[in-house]
Amino acid sequence: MDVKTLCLGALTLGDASGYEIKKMFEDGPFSHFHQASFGSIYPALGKLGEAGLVSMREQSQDGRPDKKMYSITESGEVALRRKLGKTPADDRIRSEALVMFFLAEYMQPERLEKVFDGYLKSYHDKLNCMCEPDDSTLPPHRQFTRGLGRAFYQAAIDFMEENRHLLLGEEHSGDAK
Amino acid sequence: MDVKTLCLGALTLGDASGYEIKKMFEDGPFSHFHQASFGSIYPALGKLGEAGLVSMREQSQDGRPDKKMYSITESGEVALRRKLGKTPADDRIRSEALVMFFLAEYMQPERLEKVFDGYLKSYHDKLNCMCEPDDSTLPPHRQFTRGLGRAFYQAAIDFMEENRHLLLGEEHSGDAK
DNA sequence: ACTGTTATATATCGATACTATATATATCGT
DNA sequence: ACGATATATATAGTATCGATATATAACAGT
Repeated sequence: MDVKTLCLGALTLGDASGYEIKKMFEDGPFSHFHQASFGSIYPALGKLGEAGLVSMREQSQDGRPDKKMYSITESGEVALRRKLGKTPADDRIRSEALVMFFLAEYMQPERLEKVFDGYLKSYHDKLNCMCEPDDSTLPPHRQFTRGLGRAFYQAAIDFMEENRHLLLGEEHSGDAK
Repeated sequence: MDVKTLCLGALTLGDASGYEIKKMFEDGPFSHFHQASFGSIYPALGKLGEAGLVSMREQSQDGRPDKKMYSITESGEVALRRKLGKTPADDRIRSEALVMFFLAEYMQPERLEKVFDGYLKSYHDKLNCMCEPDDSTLPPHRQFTRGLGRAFYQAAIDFMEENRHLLLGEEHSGDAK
């Protein structure tokens, strides 16, 4: 799924600037299942504009650079629907931490423990920012994607907390310290 | 983590050709937490050879093209240890299917159901190929990474099976058919 | 026996995406 | 006052991938 399609998808949530679209992928609703960078978002918005799939208006700001607000057009929505009609590619997970755990025998034990604790904390943080706010007012399909994300993070956290001894050895377990 | 480091990591499991390294990322031990393509593996092996981090010997085959077998060198192992000493980047998950679920209102219901069923099946398949063979003979850190992968897939499968109505509506639930 | 598909091998090019950098001003923490 | 971060835009250089190319074996279907 290319970045132009992702931008169209992001704009279905409401008008946004390039910077705001980036935030949707970094910390917002898309952050748990896709990414996009400034290096691809700005060029994509330019091409979408040329193709008439988005429209743009500039908004001046006091003491700050002007903001370019983009909106999806009707032909943009048609193009999005067409893309969503295709078969999705397989999921891709890239986890440097898991590569490190897999190659743990090539790491210093203290270093491995630091990486493990940081990774566990980052998963707690991700879970925490998905547990609020309350999502009972969300449409069902949004509850679905959010719930699936939580299930992922919770399962990983539970497994890591219960099995840290497999990676770090017995003396690092739980509250033996 | 760049592809050269991934190739060094792959070669710690034993000598391999470019094609075999690709298979490790496609169907093998790394497939659940990282990817690499021919387009990056072959150039990476070339550069690793130039830098003395791997060595290579050609193996002729009957009726098939020659095979280039690569081995990690001592300086390759040193370089790998150094890379593993750095802080890993955050995990990146790219899931076109989840983007589609999130944007479900822009999809035809029949199409959404097909995507959902295909995605669920692909997760069952991934889980199945992680449940065999028995891993009790694996070193603990390998049991850890495999177990974490299983926990991920199992949690996703359970959530999807229990909550398909949120995405597809009541009439599509379980065995109401 | 023949044909199409898949597997086993190598490799590279063009397209896409990302990181780093650039510019500009506000806000925040020390 | 100063450094870090946030809010904004944008692009060049770099990395990665998908498509393509070449070659032969093995397999499945007819």
